[in-house]
Amino acid sequence: MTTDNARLPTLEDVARLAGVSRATVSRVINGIRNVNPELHEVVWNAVHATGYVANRAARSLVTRRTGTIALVVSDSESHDDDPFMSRFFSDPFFGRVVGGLLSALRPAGVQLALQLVGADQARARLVGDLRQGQADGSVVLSLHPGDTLPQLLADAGLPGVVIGRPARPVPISHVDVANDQGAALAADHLVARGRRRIGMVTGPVDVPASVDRIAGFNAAMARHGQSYVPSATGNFTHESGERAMRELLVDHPDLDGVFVANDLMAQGGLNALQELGRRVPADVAVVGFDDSSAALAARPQLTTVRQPLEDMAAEAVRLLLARVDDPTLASTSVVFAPELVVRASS
Amino acid sequence: MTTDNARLPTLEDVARLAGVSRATVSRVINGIRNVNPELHEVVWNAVHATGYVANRAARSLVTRRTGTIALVVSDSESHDDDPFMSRFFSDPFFGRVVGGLLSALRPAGVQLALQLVGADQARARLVGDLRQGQADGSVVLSLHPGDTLPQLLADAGLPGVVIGRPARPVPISHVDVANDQGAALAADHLVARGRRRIGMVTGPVDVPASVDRIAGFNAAMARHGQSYVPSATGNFTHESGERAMRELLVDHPDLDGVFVANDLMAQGGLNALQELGRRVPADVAVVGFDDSSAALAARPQLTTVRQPLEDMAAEAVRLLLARVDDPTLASTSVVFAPELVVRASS
DNA sequence: ACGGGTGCGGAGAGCGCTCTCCGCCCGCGA
DNA sequence: TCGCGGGCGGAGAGCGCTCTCCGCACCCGT
Repeated sequence: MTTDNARLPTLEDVARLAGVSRATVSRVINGIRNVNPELHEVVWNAVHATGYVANRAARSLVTRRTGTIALVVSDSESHDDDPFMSRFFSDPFFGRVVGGLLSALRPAGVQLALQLVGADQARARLVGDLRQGQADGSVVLSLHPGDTLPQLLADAGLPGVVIGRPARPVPISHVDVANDQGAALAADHLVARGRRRIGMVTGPVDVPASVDRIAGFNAAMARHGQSYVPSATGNFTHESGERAMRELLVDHPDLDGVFVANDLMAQGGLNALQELGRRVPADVAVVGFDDSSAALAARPQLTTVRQPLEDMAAEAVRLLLARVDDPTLASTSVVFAPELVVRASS
Repeated sequence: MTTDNARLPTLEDVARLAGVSRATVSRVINGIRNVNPELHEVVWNAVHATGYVANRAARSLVTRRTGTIALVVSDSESHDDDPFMSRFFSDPFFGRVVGGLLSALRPAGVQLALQLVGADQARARLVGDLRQGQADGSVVLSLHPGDTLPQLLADAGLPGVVIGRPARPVPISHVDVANDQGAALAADHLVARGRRRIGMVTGPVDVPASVDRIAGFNAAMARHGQSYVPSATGNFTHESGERAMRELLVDHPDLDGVFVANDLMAQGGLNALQELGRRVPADVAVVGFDDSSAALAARPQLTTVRQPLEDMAAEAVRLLLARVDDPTLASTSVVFAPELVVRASS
């Protein structure tokens, strides 16, 4: 029933059928150099007749290219059975990045391989594997602040693009959104809505994206004359947002506006506000960040700062592929502009 | 700065340093056959001294194994810029499957490659690529009912496991949850809660998982003496759930219990119920399906039928790797038992 | 003491492709 | 007519690995 044992056609087979040499078939397939148009057609016919598909391994062996790039999800700890991982994968953030990468990779005919890496030991091994033909380059999604991976990649001279600004400056390309500007957008909006006692639910205080949002928000609020911004800290999950919002309102019951550093937490925060008897936006206006599916699922729907993750992922691919094509290219970074999306929560 | 141009160490280099032949180094590295313990150590020392990492392409070329399996997301249409795709990737469903696959793949040292496939033409090409060393096998996530991919894989004799029952029986392994039993669990629960006028928000009427849930629910309700179940159809998204729930309650204002075929739609349904002035669960009890993160994010938190997606994905990997190891293995299918998780919505 | 089995390391033939080098043929200029 | 350059196809050498085959050394039984 299966044709498993039937050896797959090789270049040799195609060449024999077409009555030419392997080299010529290879030239036709790869579009290298001019080949006599008649031969060209004869070869293509033979290719189709045999159902020939080039063997990736053989090709990679000589070209030293894999036609694959890796999406490396780098976390600080081992996550065998770590619930955090499944939480992260369920986060719309991950899905949007994957979608953006795939859509940009597809036209280039490049594969995407998923790599999870925890312990530092694994990080070193990963770099070894990467050099030795796992992938032509990697997109790094780093989940913890002091991650050594970007530096390791840079040191090894491997093409790589980090999504989000690395905690410490590293000579590696990255794409990011202007988190500080985004947070400022939220601040300006809340103030424009007439809110005067504004607080914030932050993300982890060591993650760059989170740090930038905090800084941007505080700076903007200072410009508006509110130098102290009450805040509570979450970890970007729904539950932590609910908890943090409750804390914040217990300590500062008079708040009439809250910026929450991502939509998932904002959604949780909405639940807390409702349980505390606050109407949104009448009593308290809420602004989230990301413009993820959670913003639309929430009630009221969230006003939020849109982060163009799909575009950022696509740009990461562009930078990466350019670097793969020309390894001498210097690392570049692209920072996207955030955008305020006004909905019912403010 | 980079060591790019420095040729990476090969087996030959290690062999020379260790004073043995390539074959011996290969044997040590792959743990094949006994090798004199002293030599064994000498070789490992040489491996570490050189920082040797085996070249994947070269190894694949001869072993005809890639150490990679593909996660194929198969949809009916081309999805360049298709918003549906990004919606799908954002769905916790996708994340949970990926997480489950990775956690099972990691101990086996196998890579995961992501493949999106739309048009039928692309499907044929994919099969060609797969045969020719893209991957050792594939896990198929099929998003549309009459998908030809499972059949194509079976015909080509390629190892593959489908997540979810294929619409038409195909000689290929699959893992699934007993959707009908799960729906029955929901029905029994609603009845046990004293609900007497029970409706359903279904998924698309052609998707197997959805069909099974409908059939299971209707059968169970019939056993409880309610032979007609009012229903409205959604497409598994949040918005469609909201819309369907509204339709359902407009047509049948007296319903006091609704089973919604997945959590995302149930969450949307909750919003609709609230806007219609129904209290949940006092006026209307709601039961979802999946036990995804949406169930916990919803207010009230959703009673739902748990689908052990991570375990299913892990089982898919197990079946697949077994099949890769022994291609003569017949296809097997595993159906998981669903579980009712009672929360506040019922 | 001798034949044969066993265990372990080396030699070398590929796996299927790309790409450099070479040689052929044709056309052009002198 | 002959020489020469350019364009196009073929030959063949690898890429780095695995694995079969072979030979050697050693141990057993008779």
